[in-house]
Amino acid sequence: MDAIDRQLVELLRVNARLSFAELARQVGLSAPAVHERVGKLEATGVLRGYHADVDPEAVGLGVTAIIGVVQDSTGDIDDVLDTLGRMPEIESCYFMAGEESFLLKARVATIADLEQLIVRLNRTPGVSRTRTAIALSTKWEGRPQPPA
Amino acid sequence: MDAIDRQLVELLRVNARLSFAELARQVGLSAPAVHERVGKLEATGVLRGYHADVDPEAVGLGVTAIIGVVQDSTGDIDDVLDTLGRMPEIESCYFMAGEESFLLKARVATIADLEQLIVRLNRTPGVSRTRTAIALSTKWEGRPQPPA
DNA sequence: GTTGCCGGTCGATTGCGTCCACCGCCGTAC
DNA sequence: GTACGGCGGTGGACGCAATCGACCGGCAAC
Repeated sequence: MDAIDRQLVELLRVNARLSFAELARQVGLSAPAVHERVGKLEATGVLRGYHADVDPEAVGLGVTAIIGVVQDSTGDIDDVLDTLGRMPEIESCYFMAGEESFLLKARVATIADLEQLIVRLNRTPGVSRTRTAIALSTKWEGRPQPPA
Repeated sequence: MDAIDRQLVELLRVNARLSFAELARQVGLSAPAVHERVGKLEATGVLRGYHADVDPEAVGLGVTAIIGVVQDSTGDIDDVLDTLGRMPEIESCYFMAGEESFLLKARVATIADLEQLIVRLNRTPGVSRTRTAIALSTKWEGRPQPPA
């Protein structure tokens, strides 16, 4: 991970569809050299993938909620995690310090869908209760700079 | 936005570096047709960009925190937002319903950096107080499936 | 000093990106 | 019913990119 690697990572974080030739021009190396470096960054897990940033509203997911999950004493953490992982509405999942073991970010189409999701969460074994906060708007998400 | 558009969006969400030729094969159209469709999806804001997914720990950001921000009555929301936007540690920012106006996801290198960030947040005009929760681990982030 | 390795360049081949001309379908006007 | 126009697609062509292999220079070990 030298300065050129950091530059490549930064360039790809901003625009993952840059060609190797373009990356090569930007960092001042040849295309095969860049190809090699990016390959190694992928192999070592620094670059985990490349994803299109999709406007959630455009695909019918207009409601964003942050949900804290409190465990009860009966369940195993991994079982709860497994169940959470099967709910595609849950976009992100963090294991937290504090009373709430998990913090989830969920996106659904409607408030009714959110209600259903919360009910399902509260019914899953090992979950004692949940606390939901609704996001009125997403100001920004993922670093490459705030919109204004 | 027909079925083929949805398919293209999904393919690019999973792997943003797929070539147009490959996309064309997957959806059963010619490459120029796919090129045209993707261009329109970008122009209409459905596809907002393409970003590499970088392992935060690999770039020295080992500490993740979720911070709720309570406003006081003196400040303008847009001023607070502007200040938050200038803090590069803040990866995501949601405007929330409830007592805490903003919910932030921040990544920093060390707990000491987190402390500094919290101090800076509490000092910014318009901010009454903050509440910070630390993520012990990120189970997953951004939909394309939980790791296990 | 010699050897081996790492990481780079260069050149060639294959395949992709992209522009253009053309075509078929469908809705509309008359 | 028929002629027309626009939209969205195909196919071909050309230049550039991806990627492989051969080679090369610098550095470290011995």
